[in-house]
Amino acid sequence: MATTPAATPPLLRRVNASKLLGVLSTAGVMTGTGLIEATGLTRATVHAVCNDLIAMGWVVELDPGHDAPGTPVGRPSRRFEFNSQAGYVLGIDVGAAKTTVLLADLRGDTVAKAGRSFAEVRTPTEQTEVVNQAVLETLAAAGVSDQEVLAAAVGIAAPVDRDGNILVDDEFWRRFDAGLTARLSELHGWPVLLENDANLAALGERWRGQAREVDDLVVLLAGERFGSGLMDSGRLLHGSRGGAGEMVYLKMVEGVGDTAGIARTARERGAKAVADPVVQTSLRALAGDKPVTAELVFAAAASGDQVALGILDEVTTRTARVVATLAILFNPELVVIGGAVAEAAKSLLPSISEQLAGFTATPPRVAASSLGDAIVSVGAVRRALNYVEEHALDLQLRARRA
Amino acid sequence: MATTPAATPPLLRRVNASKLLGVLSTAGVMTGTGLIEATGLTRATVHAVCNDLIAMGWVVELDPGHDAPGTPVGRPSRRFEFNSQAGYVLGIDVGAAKTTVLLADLRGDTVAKAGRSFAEVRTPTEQTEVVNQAVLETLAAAGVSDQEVLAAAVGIAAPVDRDGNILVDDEFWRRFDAGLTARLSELHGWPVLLENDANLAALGERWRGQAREVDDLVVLLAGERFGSGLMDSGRLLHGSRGGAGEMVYLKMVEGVGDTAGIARTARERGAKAVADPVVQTSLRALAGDKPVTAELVFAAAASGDQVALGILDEVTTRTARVVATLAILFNPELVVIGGAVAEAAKSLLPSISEQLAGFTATPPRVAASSLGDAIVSVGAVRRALNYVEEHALDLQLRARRA
DNA sequence: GAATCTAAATTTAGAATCTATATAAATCAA
DNA sequence: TTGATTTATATAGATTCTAAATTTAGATTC
Repeated sequence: MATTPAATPPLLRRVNASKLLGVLSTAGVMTGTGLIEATGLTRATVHAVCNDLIAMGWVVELDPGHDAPGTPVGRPSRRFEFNSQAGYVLGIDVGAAKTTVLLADLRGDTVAKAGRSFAEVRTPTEQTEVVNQAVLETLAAAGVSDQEVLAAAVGIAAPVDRDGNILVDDEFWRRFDAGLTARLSELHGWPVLLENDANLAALGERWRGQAREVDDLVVLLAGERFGSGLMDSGRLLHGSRGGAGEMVYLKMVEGVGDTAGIARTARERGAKAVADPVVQTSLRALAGDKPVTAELVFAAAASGDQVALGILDEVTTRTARVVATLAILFNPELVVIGGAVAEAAKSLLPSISEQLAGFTATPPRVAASSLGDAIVSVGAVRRALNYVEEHALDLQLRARRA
Repeated sequence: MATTPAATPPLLRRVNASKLLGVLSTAGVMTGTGLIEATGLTRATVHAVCNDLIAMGWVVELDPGHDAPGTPVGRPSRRFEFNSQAGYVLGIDVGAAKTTVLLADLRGDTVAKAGRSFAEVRTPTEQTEVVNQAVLETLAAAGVSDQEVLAAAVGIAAPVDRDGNILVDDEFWRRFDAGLTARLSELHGWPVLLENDANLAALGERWRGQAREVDDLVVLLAGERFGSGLMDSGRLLHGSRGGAGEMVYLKMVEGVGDTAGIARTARERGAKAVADPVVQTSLRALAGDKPVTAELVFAAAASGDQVALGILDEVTTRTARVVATLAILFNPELVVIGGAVAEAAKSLLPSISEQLAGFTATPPRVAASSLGDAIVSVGAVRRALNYVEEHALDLQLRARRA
């Protein structure tokens, strides 16, 4: 009947241990005195908690020594360090055309990376197999066993609710294998979390991107697809069925913004240019036999092609309108634009910012992502680390450094 | 240095007392055994906590008796009840044209109500004075003293951030007195919380309106103004400067949706109708000397006036578009339409719902508010009660029933 | 009316945890 | 070697919980 268990004395230890571990996981080597200051606990408690954490494998004790660089007086301190090799996490980006897998230690530092194209993939089962190959590659490269992996997070281009379920069954989201997470978990034994790719992008940007210290954030993912991750007060928004931030149905972004849309527009304009020999464009040639990709359009624009430039101008104008709408409705402090289109949009950020000022009373800052291709997989690593931090004191470690 | 204080044994009592009080505040009379089941605590702890809460004034003990209606066997139970008269809260709606004040007990039941028009108000100071008159009226009517008031919440039609500050300084939001909360607090001694009116409407709908049990919610306030309150996973969104859900700058709602916009449109159409005697409309007469209000348009539409009906049709079409945009971006389970326009829109809900289905994969339910005029003030009461619940164990009560 | 039954209340003992204080340890400097 | 200094550890006391034993208050039975 009771929703949460009763608060008993061991809860105190849990709370204090969790807090101390949180401090250690972001700081470097710390002494007992340093932990007293950082946590507000007394010396006796700090040492008791540290002893517990060392026994569990979360913390390693270094040789005693002095902390301050000044005159070393008094008994040397015990020195504690978060054991970043106590386990590993996987961040997996399952995109439309390819997958990216990051294996990271508990500090979040990448220890191995792998990617695979989905070009040969025909069925969902094959897709899962390809993802698994990339996973195995990272584990082998770093010499990490399944027992050492504490969690994995997978990002997909579909709405995912708070419980990691895909509730929307729709043609737009049919491209991936709904059994992916169950299959990976079954094969390897580690928990696999599922999350929307744009949401993970938001986590990534806030952790290691442009949005550090930012609590109210919109990340616009403009790459293979056009979507957004929304964060209010540091919390991701999901909506009732995981659809928060999705824009597939938004009229204003119809067909433009993602790379497929750009390529299609380029093919049309290229064909039109064939009929009008006055217009000089490299897209005309491309419209024939070779497939026109968004990358080719970016390249053409970079070398001054007028038609390509016109297409990108249109893309950024539409992007600006979307940013304005999101900025008005969510009032974020910052909007980060990520994905393949981000690179091209970078030079247009000032004009987007300028347009924004006219639309809202408190326009957000606008920035381009610097995480590039890894925007989703880095966020997935962060998601997996969040899970580990939440469950740290319940997890059984198989530590390397003891 | 430490952000939160260390967890010490007294924290356990706080946690358990808070949980038990939460159970009692929503349930009716409860026995010790009932509380054991509801909280998961042991009998000894339940009684210890109850004794504490009785001493503090939050709980009253009734004569012992048997709970179950069956054969009464064994020692009679002690019976506990939340002391809903332990204090009172105020919910204050400061609108553009008037203010509504609710005085409620700790269960949230209204014990007094008052309203005042701002028609005679010229300055912000005068406005505060009028609000204060309404407050005094409720206190006098219920015979409640300032000492018994534990908190008040004020709703205004402007962005308010999480700390209750108005950060946006803009012509749209200049209508009220920025010193209102400080003044009330100074006059009466109770804490005064400030919050955006649409956000309060969302709290109100979730508490006592159409959105009970709904965690992902949008409330569209279409009355004196057009704004929305957004809730994700039961939490209100604010954005970085309190602007989340504001739509003043949204092109798609420009000038229509609020009552002032409706009145203006009506005046224009009325004037046009004067020039075209073929059109039959009561608005023509109204366009002359008397001021045309939205209420008159609603009334005219109700009696079949074609021009008025045309205006309302336009309003609902635009409303539908806004609902669709919010539904796509936030993926709520439910959209509640409240405010003066809500009544008129009620009959058009089915068609709005229908349009929505074409726009989104998982369209939300759409409902009209049943809280009427009180939508914001009821939410303000809920906001104040939330504050009281959060701070219950720190507050010094001046109980009536001891 | 006394004994018995029952469920609840209360008391007691034990465990976990914290703080505060006292004691011990390790290092440098004189 | 002794003293100063800082840190680590041990001990005592307080708070709070659980679990088990005991008491209590009313209903039922003999």
